[in-house]
Amino acid sequence: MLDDRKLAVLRAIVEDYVSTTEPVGSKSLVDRHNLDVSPATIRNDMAVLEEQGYIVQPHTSAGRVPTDKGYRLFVDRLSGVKPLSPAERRAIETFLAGAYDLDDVVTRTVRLLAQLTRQVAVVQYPSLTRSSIRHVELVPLASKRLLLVLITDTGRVEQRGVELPDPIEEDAVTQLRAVLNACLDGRMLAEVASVVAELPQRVTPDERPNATAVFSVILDSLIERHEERVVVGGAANLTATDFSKGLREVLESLEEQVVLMRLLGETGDHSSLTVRIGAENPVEGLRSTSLVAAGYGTGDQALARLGVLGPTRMDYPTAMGAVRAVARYVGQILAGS
Amino acid sequence: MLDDRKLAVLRAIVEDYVSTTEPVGSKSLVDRHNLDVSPATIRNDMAVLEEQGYIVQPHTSAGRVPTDKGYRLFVDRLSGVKPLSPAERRAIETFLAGAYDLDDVVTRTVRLLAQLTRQVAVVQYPSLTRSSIRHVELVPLASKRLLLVLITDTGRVEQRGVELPDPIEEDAVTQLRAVLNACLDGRMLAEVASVVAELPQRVTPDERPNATAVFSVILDSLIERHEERVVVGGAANLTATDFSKGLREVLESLEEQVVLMRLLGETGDHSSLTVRIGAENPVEGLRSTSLVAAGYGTGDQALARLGVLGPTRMDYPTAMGAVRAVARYVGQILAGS
DNA sequence: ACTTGGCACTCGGGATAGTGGAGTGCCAAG
DNA sequence: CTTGGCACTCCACTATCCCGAGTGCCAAGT
Repeated sequence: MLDDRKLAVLRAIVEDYVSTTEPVGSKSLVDRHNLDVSPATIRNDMAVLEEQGYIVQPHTSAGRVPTDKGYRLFVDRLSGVKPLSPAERRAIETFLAGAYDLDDVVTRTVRLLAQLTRQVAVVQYPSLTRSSIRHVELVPLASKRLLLVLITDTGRVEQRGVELPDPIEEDAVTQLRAVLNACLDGRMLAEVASVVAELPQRVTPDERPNATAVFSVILDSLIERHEERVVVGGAANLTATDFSKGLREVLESLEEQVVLMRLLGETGDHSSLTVRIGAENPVEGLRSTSLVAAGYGTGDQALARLGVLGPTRMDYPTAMGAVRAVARYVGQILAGS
Repeated sequence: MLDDRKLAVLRAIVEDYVSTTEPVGSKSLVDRHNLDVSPATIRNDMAVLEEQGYIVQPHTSAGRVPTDKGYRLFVDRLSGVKPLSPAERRAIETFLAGAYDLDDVVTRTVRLLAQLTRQVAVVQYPSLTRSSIRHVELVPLASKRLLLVLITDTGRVEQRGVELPDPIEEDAVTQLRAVLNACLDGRMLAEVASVVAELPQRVTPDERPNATAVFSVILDSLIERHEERVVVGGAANLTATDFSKGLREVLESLEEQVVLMRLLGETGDHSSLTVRIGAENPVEGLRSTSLVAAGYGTGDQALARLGVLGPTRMDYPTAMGAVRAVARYVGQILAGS
């Protein structure tokens, strides 16, 4: 269908367009890349590529521009992942090593990715479900209010207020805390649900209403609110691209947690690199952007995802390299702490 | 210096310019506002206003545009604070009442402000120093690592990792936790510093190195890292204004926590409304924006600040009304929880 | 001393050509 | 299948024009 040279032409078009931002013509193609054929030949190839939908020309008698389909082919078959330079690797390592906190790791990661790729970076907080509970803390705030704090082994702290049906005594709190810690300490969050279901029997009947309230909040924060936070950085990089009118749309999408979750969440399997190009995107307002994402986590289990978002005309090999490298380092950092 | 009518003219210029975004001329002024004088008279007034630096004309033979100084005068003497409509008040109330969490309060507030004013909203987390400690928790993460969690009465949870010089036993942790809670529970964060200074004497000598490490982290999170987080929302609203090239600068500034702290922090006294116009701004990249901010908190003490950021050409009365109202409601919510 | 109408002047910006050049498609020959 | 040649197509850029909104100034009116 597409002979080798046509593929090379497509690759060249993508590369040139990405670096110049201008439609690329047959003439400039032949001298920038050393294809040893004439422009006329290239034109024939381009005509075919256009017919197949890999490229288009914005106006008659202008150069060609890759379509989403073109980028897709480029990513799938024509380009690899460009490894980072040693200097960049070192920079990543030292920058991330300085973090002392889960929050800090995430914050630094997002900055790092944004700077490295000059695009928008998105980083999802490590999912709760994969980690285990290190500690449960109950703090009385008022006679009918508690603060529940869950601490996980990834260093994450989840806090929720609990409204109680009845007033609670100081030692009832202590008792409840003891029960919780006895049953939940060290448990994987995934199994917590079943454990919690049996808990009511462990407390005295008159404490049961209060205890149940606490338990349901625990379940809540693990399941219903299992939707994790996504942090965005480098939004300023959007201005370098002329989204012109779409910019507003994009910025709006980036402020919606739900949208971001959908964006990252629906990327199938973890660990490997996912590239979502233009209209392949599930989110309405981001149809003119591409996402390069990867899962990260301790060990081989992906805890969450991170990636960069940019115009469809982005430098995929470099972005993929950066995302993959950062994902690995973050995984290491998390595992080591 | 400036007669009554000249002030009226300035006010009219500001109002018209804010609503139309176009330089305003003498003719359009007289019929939009019912000044019962002729355009020529207005021109004379405008000449004076321009001479004094309150307005400028972008090009010869164009209308006038207010300068920073003009806006300043407008805010100080020519306009009040426009109260919100009852409908808006209700909306604020119900929207904020749904929050169940400090995080949630802040998140909702930022969205609320952004939507209400159609500008960028900035909300600072309630400062630690003004509140008191509700609970201190120590969780062993590894033999030489602890997680320190401070819970305040505003429901805020502050977490820090602690690296210990020596390995620590489980019961040493328990002991330390007991000491900490005994001494710190209920203390204002402001007084914690002095209390902590005396703490080392309360632990056995061989635990002292570890204890000291913990204490210094506590001090750290209260003082050195007393720089609180600022949350930004509604960045998409910036696209409505044609900052053209400055947009990048502004977006970049908004991503820098340090910058945001400086922006909000240096506004003098709390509780009252602060307006910072254009070049009055301490931050380089925000010289073309204005900030309307107010302190908020429980009772009469301001815990932190919140506000909106927009082009110098913004609707100050409305923005001030929204900021003031939101600040009050947030204060109430925090006090009630 | 201010206000007002008149008037000449300025200048930005939108509309209307004109032009050059990059790029194309096609064709006929190698 | 490749290639050079050639006519054709537009886009982007510049130049020019012109309209109108707005100004400053002046002389007359109150």
